[in-house]
Order: sequence, then structure tokens, then C-alpha cells
Amino acid sequence: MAGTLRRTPLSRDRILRAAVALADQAGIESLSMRNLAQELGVVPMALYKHVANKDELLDGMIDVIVGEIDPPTPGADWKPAVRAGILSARQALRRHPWAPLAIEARNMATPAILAYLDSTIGTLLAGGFSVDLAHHVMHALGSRILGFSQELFDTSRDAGRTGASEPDPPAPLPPEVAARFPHVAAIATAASHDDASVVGQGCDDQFEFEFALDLLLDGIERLRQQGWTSSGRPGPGHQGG
Amino acid sequence: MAGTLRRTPLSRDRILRAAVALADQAGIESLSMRNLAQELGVVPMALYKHVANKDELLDGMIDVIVGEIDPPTPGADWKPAVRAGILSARQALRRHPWAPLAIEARNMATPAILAYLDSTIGTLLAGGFSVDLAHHVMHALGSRILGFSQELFDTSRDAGRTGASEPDPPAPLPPEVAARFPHVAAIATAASHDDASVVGQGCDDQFEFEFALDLLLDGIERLRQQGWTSSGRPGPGHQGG
DNA sequence: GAATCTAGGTGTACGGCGTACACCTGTCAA
DNA sequence: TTGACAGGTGTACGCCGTACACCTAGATTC
Repeated sequence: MAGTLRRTPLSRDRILRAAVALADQAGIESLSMRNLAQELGVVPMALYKHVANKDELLDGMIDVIVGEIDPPTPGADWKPAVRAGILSARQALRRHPWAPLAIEARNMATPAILAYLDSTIGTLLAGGFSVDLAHHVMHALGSRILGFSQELFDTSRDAGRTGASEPDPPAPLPPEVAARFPHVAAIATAASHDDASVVGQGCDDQFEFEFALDLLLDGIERLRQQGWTSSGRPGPGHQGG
Repeated sequence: MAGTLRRTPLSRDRILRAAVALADQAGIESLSMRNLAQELGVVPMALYKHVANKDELLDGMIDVIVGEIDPPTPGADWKPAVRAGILSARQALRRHPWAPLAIEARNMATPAILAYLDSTIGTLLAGGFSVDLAHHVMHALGSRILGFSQELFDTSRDAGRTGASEPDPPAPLPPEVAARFPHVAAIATAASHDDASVVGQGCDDQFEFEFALDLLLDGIERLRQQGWTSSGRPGPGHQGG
């Protein structure tokens, strides 16, 4: 029969790639097993021959993305190395706005994530960090180490929802809100006119990310130089007043 | 008719409280309009006379929790004031393990969140921060300002899943993982024996949270003292090598 | 070549979800 | 008495994830 054209057969890898693409362009909320199957020209249950269930699908998608990150090159100075790794992670994740939430929702140590963390820790240890300090540093960097700062109001989250990719205008905070929360208003309005390079947009995500990152890295470097130890440490102070 | 005992009537507030309680004890994933209605002895559609839809329900739940945070007391020294506010936020959120993800999933400026942010910003401005620096600081603190650090692996996320609240033992990282990721293993094992106060548990969440928080606050204080300005600033450096 | 195995795609069906919409009922104002 | 209206009800629709039985084509074995 001439009509039985066999499309390239399914495979776990093909499924994961299609899933990532679908989430990218249609939003994670419209990634269903059914939609994904249709995209692949296949019946929904066919997917289950390659992934155990939807959670495992999500884990796989995460690994695909994390695999795109190039880890810090060992041997170099720890600070620029870690910094570059984190910025690379950020760039990888920015292509997939749904990823941060997905990663957090399934707080799982997938192999790809572990590999990335391991190489980062390795860079720290090679840079003269004690195991203890390296541990705390990893916590301090938190999710930033994977390239997302988990802003409270993350505008990039909505991307891909509509398909169109206009960065949607500033939405300059309604006056009754400004009246009730004057300090918020002060910051919001200051940010929008101050900087020539950030016309229109509320603020420059990349700048804010690097600001916080460098704040941490600088503090960390200071602790390292001081030979930080957890007892009697001269590091971040616990004092109350 | 004696049989028509009228239970206390529904109200938006009663619904929100019941929803929070249900999410606390059964996990956010089993908070459905149907379950919630049953909990309240009412038919599912009854809820829609008080909340527009499930998203609005979630927003309301978030506001209930954020409302429990006591904001930094103005007038005091900015650093201990902000620190205390953030630790209070952390404590409030720790009672509701589902809250961080819910807050991030619906990146919305609810009134309660705005109020909290506003008072925090106010404290900064009163403490001598420029509007610009205050802005960057808020970004740098990120979600930490609401009391969660968004760890990559957040053990508290699972709480309430089973109903029992044993803190479930360390789960000491299977040997094949340890072999493949030696640096991760080094940190994981070091953390578990090193500190007498943290027996069994991998590491002390509270300590890590405060470590990162103080790292940031100390760096911020340094910038403030130097009279940080966005151009030609002596703050966190952008240098690559 | 025929029988058998098996990997992988199919079809049907179930229970759960959010919620639109029409409906009923008790309360209270006019 | 009437009528409006706030608020609880019942039914139904379309979506979801996925269990389970089935089919089918190619490989394996004799």
C-alpha cells in the first residue's frame, strides 16, 4: 500500500524535543500529552511507550535544557569561571521561559543538573574554597546558579503565551496603586526614565541579574580571602541590632 | 423543619481560610474546587459566587498568608529592620510549604504583597538609600524578601503530602550518584557529620537562608556607605577576568 | 518458510478537573 | 403581596492523565 507512509518513528529524544518546542511556543500550560501526541502525529498513549508519565516527561525536558548549559571551565580563576557558567545558564534558560517554574515545581536532582552543580562545586574547590564554604555558597547562590533569579514579578514568564513575541509595553502601574504604595511607585517610575538604554521597559533584567550576582560573588570572594570558617567566622554577621 | 440546620454561610474569607488549611494539610495538588467545596459542606459551584475562578482563589490564598507577615518597623536602622522583616516572612511561609511555588506560579502583585514591598522599600529609603539603589536591592533580594530562598532542592516542598509530619530521614545519596558526582558528594557528606546541631539532616535550612541573606545585606550596606551610583559605581564589578 | 516473540502504535474507557448555565430558594424592600 | 436579588444547586461539557486490552510489523528461532 502506497498510503502507509511511515513517519520517522517515535523515540524518547524526539518526544522530549517536541515537548520543549511546544512549551516554548504555546506555553507550558498547553503542553498536554494529547497536544504533544497530536504534534507528533501519533495517538496519546503512544508516548507512554517512551516516557513513564507526564512528570517524567517534564524531568526529561528539564534535562534537555540543562544539558545546553556549558559548565564553568575548570582551571580558570574561580570567580570569572563561575560567573560565566551562571550567565551561560541564564542564557540557556531565557530561551525557555517556562523552565524555571518547571524546575522548581519538580525539585529533582536530574543527572544533568547534578553534573552542572558538580562542575561548579569543583571550580570552587579548585579555587581554594573549603568544602564547608563551598556548600554555603551553593546555597547562597540558590537558583541563581541555574540562571534564574526568581524575581517576584517575572515578566518573561508570560512569553509564548500568545505566540506573538512583542515584549509588551511597560504597563505603567495604575494611579490608585501608585497612591496606595508610594515607595513602590517611586522605584517603578524612577527606573523607567532614568536609563537611556532601557527605554520603555520597567528595568533591565540582565542588569539586575548581574547586579545581584556580583553582589554575591564579591561577598563570597571576601569570605574566601578571609579563610572563612563556620565557627567564629568574620563573614556575614548574625548580629541583630 | 428541624432538619434544615444552616451551617455558617459561605463567604470569601471562609473559603480562603479553608483553602489554605486544605493546602496545608493535604498538599496544594489536592486542592480542587470540588475538594474544597466538600470540605465546606457545599456544592462546588457555590464557591463561584465568592471567587471568580481558581486562579483568583489562589491569589486570595496568597494574600491571606502574606498578610500574616509583619513588615519591617519603620524608623529603626534599615539593616536589622529589613532583616527582621524578611525572617518574619520566612517564618510565615514556612507554615505553608506550597506557598512559594504558588506565589511564583502566579507572578502577581497582590495588594498584600505590594503593601509588604512598599514598607520594605520605605525602610530602605529612610535608611539613606537612593531610589536607584533601593530598586536594585529589591531585585537582588529577589524572592528572598518574601522569605523563601528557592533552593534548587527544597525538601520542605513535600511537607503535608502524607499527612504525617516526620521530617523524613536524610536519604544519603546513593553510591552510584556519589561516584559520578564526587564534588556534590563531598559537600553532601561533609554537611551531615560536621555540625552537631544538625544531626541527620543534610543541612540547616535556616542557617543557609541567613547566610545568604547576610551576605547580601552586608554587600548592600557596603554599597550604601560608598554612596552607590549606577554610573562609575564602585559596587559589584562587571569585570570578566 | 512457519511459528513465535516482542517493541511499539492504537482504541476505548474511567475518574477527575474547572466551570458555563439554568435553576431554585430564602430574605428583604417597596 | 410582589418582585428583586443574593446565594446555594444540578447538570453538563470539554479537557486532562493514564490503565488496559488490543493489534501489527519486523526480528528471531527452528
